[in-house]
Amino acid sequence: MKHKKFLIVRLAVPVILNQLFDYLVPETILSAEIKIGLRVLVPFRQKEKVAIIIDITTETEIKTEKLKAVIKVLDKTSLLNSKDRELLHWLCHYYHHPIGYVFCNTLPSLLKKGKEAILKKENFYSLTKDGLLLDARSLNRSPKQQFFIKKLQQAKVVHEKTFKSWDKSWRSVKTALLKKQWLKIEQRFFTDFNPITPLKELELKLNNSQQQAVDTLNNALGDFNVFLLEGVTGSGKTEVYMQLITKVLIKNQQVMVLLPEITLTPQLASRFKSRFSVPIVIFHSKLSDKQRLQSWLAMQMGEAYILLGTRSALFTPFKNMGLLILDEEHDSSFKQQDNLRFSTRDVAVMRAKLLNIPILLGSATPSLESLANVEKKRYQLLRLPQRAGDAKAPELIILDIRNKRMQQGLSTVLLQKINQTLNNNEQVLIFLNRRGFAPRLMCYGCGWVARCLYCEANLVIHQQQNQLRCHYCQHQYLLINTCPACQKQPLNPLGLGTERVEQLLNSLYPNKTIIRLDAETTRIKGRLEGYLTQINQGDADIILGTQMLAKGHHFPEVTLAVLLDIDSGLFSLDFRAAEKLAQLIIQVAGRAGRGSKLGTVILQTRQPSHPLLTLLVKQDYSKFAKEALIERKLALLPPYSYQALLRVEGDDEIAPQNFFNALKPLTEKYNQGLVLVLGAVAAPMPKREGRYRFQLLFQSEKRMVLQHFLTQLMPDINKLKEAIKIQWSLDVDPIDLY
DNA sequence: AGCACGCCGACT
DNA sequence: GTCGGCGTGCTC
Repeated sequence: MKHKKFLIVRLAVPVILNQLFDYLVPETILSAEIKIGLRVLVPFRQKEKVAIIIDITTETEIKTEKLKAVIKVLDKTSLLNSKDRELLHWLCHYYHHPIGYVFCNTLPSLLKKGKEAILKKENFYSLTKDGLLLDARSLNRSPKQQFFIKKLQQAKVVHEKTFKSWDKSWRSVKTALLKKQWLKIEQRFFTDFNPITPLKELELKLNNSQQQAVDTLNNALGDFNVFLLEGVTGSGKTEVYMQLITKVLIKNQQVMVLLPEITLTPQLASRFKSRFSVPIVIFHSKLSDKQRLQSWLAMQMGEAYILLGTRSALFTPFKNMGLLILDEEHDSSFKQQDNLRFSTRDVAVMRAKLLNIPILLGSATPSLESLANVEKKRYQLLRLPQRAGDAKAPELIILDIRNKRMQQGLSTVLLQKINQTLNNNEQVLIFLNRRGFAPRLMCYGCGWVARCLYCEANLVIHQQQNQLRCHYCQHQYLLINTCPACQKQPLNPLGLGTERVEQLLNSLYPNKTIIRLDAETTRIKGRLEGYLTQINQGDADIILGTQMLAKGHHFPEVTLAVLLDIDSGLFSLDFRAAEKLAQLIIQVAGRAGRGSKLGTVILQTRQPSHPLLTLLVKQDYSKFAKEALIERKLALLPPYSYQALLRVEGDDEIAPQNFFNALKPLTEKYNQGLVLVLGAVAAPMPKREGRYRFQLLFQSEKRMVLQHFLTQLMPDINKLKEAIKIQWSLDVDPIDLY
């Protein structure tokens, strides 16, 4: 008796279960319509879900009566090629994240919801009168299309009149021709297609080290290799990137460029657009769903050649990627801190490895992880030691403020220095990594401190809004003036925030233009860009702000940069605090004196002889990094050991405790003594948004040992009944323990 | 994770 | 007799 074999697809379904689900392919769907990497619509429980075909088979371990049938196939061609899928499989294993979540949640949201994957090429190209393809949104023609149009004109295949009537889109070029004619033309011209130069502007002359970097990478194209480009601020990293991109474009391959911050994309995009004649797309989380889908498809279909994006762009499929560039590789924004907690840098390196292409990591202050990889000869170091042009390196000065007269956190000596700079009509930059007016509100009478009701945190005073705010749960409270505990005393703001410093500066320099850049002043879209333009036009005397000052923006007229309060960074419990502070200091210093004028950087501190500071001032970041790596090695901390952090949250303190008690025998069962288990302990912030937080740290000197341990342990965790009452998440290679 | 099933107490 | 509490277990 012959059994008819049913076609079965194994699907990644977006549910929090680390398994695939088998579905029948009904006879109404042809087997030719089924391909790995397609999206399908399936019934799941009482709902319909969009899932991705991971495997096609005729066998299943599931009882046939339990099998449900695919409702509909959503794609004609696979959205993810085998390399894309391989990367996602690796992600599931390495970060111990459910396969359905990884495959479905890395798609643009419209595709996740089942929308059709249609690239609107009209958005990218339109024909102009002179017959050249120009972009409707200032994106430009691809070399292939430019080449094709030129050939078409030269060969006079089509009548000039017909040609001029093509004024709508690239697609209209195709449709205006008969299909037969089109095929003929395609055969004639695309077989000998040789991309013309993708350059619009003449390239800058490189100095020796820049040229060496370009040459090294150019020779390495077509093979996997990780390069760490350590270039001081202003050393011309971007020019190196652009010349390399040219080399890749000439090979008719695509390039992915990743940046840590959305705000950095527009300026780089405009530089790229004036340099390259190929279509460039941007991808980040502030784009609309439609725009994101279009960028995604443009890369996937090979219609665009350069993708400029943030960490959410990392999973965009490419038709033919030739180079991956990750700028500011040390930046912590490259780490995703929720859901799938991945490191953009590490995944990008894996992607380059799978594609067998080089990856370039750039930074003025490389992470200790990357420097350790250079030490281990996994990464190749390329250095750009000189600043381009005649720019000089700024001078770092430690300003001892012990027992000094202070005015709202600014010492007299510092104010003199600011006066001097302003009198020379030069710009001053003041960095303070704390927004709001003051970080604490205290009663001097009874010692009461304003605290958040839902978090284990002090409330921050926001005077302009007449509010007290929790920076962890964003809860807002009315700013009070009498103590709720003793009712008598006036309340005192303690500590410094940008708002408070701004107030002081306004009173000291009423005739100067002071610009404050922090989350409050740049909340509205376009504000930051507006301020940056104003600053660069010289229409600002003092620039005051938080984090965002340290990240890549250029302030060429600044000659004095000040870091007001660095001491809190010197005594943190986090073993990465020193590294982060050193990077911050050098990054802020990089904002000063980028023009031809010499810059000065002042570090206010009560710890003037702290080894971190003296090392940075007397030597440089490299020397600091070398020392810091020695310390890490002695303490067996990353990058000389590998960590995974199990975070646990509950509505009370008991449920997490019960969970850890149930987990203990499991960790002991799978641990062969090679994994250090630290905790469980309360998280550094033990209560947040009304939830109690705990954590358990796993550490091993061997990555494989830790991975093996986690692979065994993870499937068992959700089987624990104690796990129901808590929420847990695993952070492999955590970068901060909060 | 959701969401249904199911086995007990409170109520029309 | 039924509405609903949430403990238990499954999702192809």
